[in-house]
Amino acid sequence: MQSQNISDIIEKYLKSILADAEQVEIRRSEIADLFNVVPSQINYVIKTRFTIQNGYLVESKRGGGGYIRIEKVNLVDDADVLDTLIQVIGDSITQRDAYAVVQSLYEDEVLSQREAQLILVATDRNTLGVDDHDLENSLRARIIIGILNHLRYES
Amino acid sequence: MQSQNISDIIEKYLKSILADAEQVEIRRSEIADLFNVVPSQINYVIKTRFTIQNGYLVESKRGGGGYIRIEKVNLVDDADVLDTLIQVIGDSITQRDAYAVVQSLYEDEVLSQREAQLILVATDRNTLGVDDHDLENSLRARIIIGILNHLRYES
DNA sequence: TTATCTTTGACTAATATTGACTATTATTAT
DNA sequence: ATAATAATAGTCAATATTAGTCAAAGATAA
Repeated sequence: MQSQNISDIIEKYLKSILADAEQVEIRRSEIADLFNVVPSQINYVIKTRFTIQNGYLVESKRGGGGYIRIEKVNLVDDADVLDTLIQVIGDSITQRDAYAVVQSLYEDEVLSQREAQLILVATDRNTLGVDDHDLENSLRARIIIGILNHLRYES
Repeated sequence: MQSQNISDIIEKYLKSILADAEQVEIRRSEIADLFNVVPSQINYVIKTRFTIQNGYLVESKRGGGGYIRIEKVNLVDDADVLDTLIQVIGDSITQRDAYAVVQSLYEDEVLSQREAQLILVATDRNTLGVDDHDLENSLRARIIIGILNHLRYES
């Protein structure tokens, strides 16, 4: 019922490969051809759906034999990744990125589904209800980081 | 014969779909065209007739392939208790009172200990980190009410 | 009459798609 | 070795495609 846009479809395609493999390595133009889009759309998909907030690391190389490699990482196992995440969030995070972070924590079984939902509600734009977007994003960052630090102590 | 304004008709149309399906996903402009109204009237119908109080959840996405999804949810048994709490909290609550509310929900087994902790972290003065106490208290109220509203139904 | 509900549309916001231009790396020719 | 060329990927801004907000105007009910 969902996934009407091509970016979502490409996202699903890549994630279906990652469901069975540690990482996926693509040639940008091949995927672009496969889905009949311009090559830069692959960058768009990666930039919006395979960020560190989503729990993915991306490496690439240009030139002959170039590639884009996407790797799924675990946020909890790797303390460095958690630190990186907190650093990336900094003092501001959008609702979209927050969703990605919470989703990742759920996938890594750090949070139950109910806990994840509660955090998303707590950081939802409409819940916070502030006009100023900068304030909204900074509040969201504080809440998410507060919770991440709490989770760290807990374990 | 009841008044059959176009908003009522659109409402019935959507609810007739929801009678057979868990959720309905629409393209705003399509429904608007179907009933010959401006697109924003769909927002009006949703805002007035598909609220969480009535047991509906609404999600949407803009841009290419955008949609509005309406889902019917089951209200939990103690929804009325939560409603009362929501009334009492109003638009402002101190950290101390929030603690009491969360504590009592934990004692009533509405929340697990871990969930309770997460909520307290999210609404902690230091987490929110705003100077203005009125703003702090109103943010805390919004967060807790958002969560209480979420707890009113099962997902 | 007056208060509330409905309808409308101009303006805003979010997300997706595209393509021109740039940057990097590998390969080939000199 | 070095320079030229080919083969990649990256960036960014313009445009397209959705949905959201808000307030004014109109309709209806109390």
